[in-house]
Amino acid sequence: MLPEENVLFRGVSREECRRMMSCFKPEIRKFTAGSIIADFCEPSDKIGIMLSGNAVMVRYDINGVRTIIEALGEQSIFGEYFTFSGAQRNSIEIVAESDCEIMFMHQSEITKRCENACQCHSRVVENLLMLMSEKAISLSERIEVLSQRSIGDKLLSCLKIFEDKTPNGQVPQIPFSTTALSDYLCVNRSALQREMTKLKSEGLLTMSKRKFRLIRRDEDEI
Amino acid sequence: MLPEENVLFRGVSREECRRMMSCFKPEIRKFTAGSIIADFCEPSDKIGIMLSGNAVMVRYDINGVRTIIEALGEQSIFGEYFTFSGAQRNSIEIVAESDCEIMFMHQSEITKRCENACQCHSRVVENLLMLMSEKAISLSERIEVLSQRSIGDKLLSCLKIFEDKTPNGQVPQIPFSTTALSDYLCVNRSALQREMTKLKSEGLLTMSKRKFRLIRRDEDEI
DNA sequence: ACTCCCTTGTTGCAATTGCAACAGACTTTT
DNA sequence: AAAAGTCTGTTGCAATTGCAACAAGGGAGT
Repeated sequence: MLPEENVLFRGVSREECRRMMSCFKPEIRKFTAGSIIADFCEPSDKIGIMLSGNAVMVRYDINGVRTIIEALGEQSIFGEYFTFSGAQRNSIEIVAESDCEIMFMHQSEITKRCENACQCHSRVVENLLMLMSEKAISLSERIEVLSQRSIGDKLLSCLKIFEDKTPNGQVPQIPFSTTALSDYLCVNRSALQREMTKLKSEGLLTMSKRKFRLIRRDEDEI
Repeated sequence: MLPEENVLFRGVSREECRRMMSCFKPEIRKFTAGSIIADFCEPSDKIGIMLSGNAVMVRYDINGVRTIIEALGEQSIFGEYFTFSGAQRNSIEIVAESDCEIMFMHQSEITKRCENACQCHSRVVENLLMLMSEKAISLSERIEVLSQRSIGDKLLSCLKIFEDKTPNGQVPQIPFSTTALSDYLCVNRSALQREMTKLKSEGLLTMSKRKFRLIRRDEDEI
């Protein structure tokens, strides 16, 4: 994907956009699957925008327990600016799940008054605002899931969110393996497995590989 | 607090700011302690900025279980735009903890091209960007806490965050009662109580009312 | 001082979740 | 085709957490 096609530049002409590149000084880098895209060792106001590929933001605590903080797909945005990394006791990394292409730029370059007087500068800032809005919503969804009190409820609310994001006509699926899902829900894998088989046996869920389907029982409420 | 003194207008002259008010058409409302500031029944792009007072964003699920999603203080920002409210099964509300004064405005009014050509319009957008950055960080902190696997770790990481936010020389404190804290950590109150007494007896924590102190045992690591 | 109401602190017991171990399926590498 | 590695699915047992109930403390209002 060309950097100019990124949502950040939506509404900005191709020509203008090229000109802005000299303002923002973006750095575009490629990563192979499995490599580390970023750690948050040193403070920086760099933001990254996924042009292509998939990645996950993970944390390992001092006991080596992995938590998947966030799944990042195309057009996702990440950066220390949006992510708590205060705890020195555990390390946060962004790891490429597939081959990735990522555009890095400094937030200050976007935010500061532009000497070149780019016409569309403020349009970019507004787009960034929208991206941050979306980021905040996806973080809220994450909280929604994690605030469920039982594994079953965590799973259901998580699947419901993925289902809602699935385009019409497609079968909903999770962007993880079951093992990774347990790191995402912050629960024990085998306990999650147990809940999954229970929900399947109750007829509330079908699942094969990463594809799933939720079966509603709205009559229960009546 | 005067609306013009809000962080949203930082770097904007008093005069300019007054002029912008006609652009943004802010609505300033007061709420008494205990009243509901907002529910998210109908979609809107309204954002609220706390000028004074304290509030909490809460959710009640279908079983009546309360979750405190977020504690809002002065200068906090909230709005459906930043908050997942997709789940129809549970209701999200913002409840005033103390008397509050809140400025509401429509995000579209801020974001749209301004016919009045206010000089400082883009400055306001940048400020909004910064507020959203902070919002994202505070949501990430929330995830950091909720992703801990045990009640003890949830409590410690939560207290550590509150401690880090305490100005030098002040005794750190939580913005809740213990009961509310359990709704914030999404755990059972008596189980939380149990963990608290355990940590106290181990000498890792002192706590009285809402004030607390964490005692570090860095030697443990060696 | 008294009542009402809410919060704190505690406990026994039940339910859920975590842990460890293992077998089988599936992928990738050699 | 064999081997190595990772993921899925299961289970028994241990640890943690939730639940319910109760006693005690504190604040607001009468």
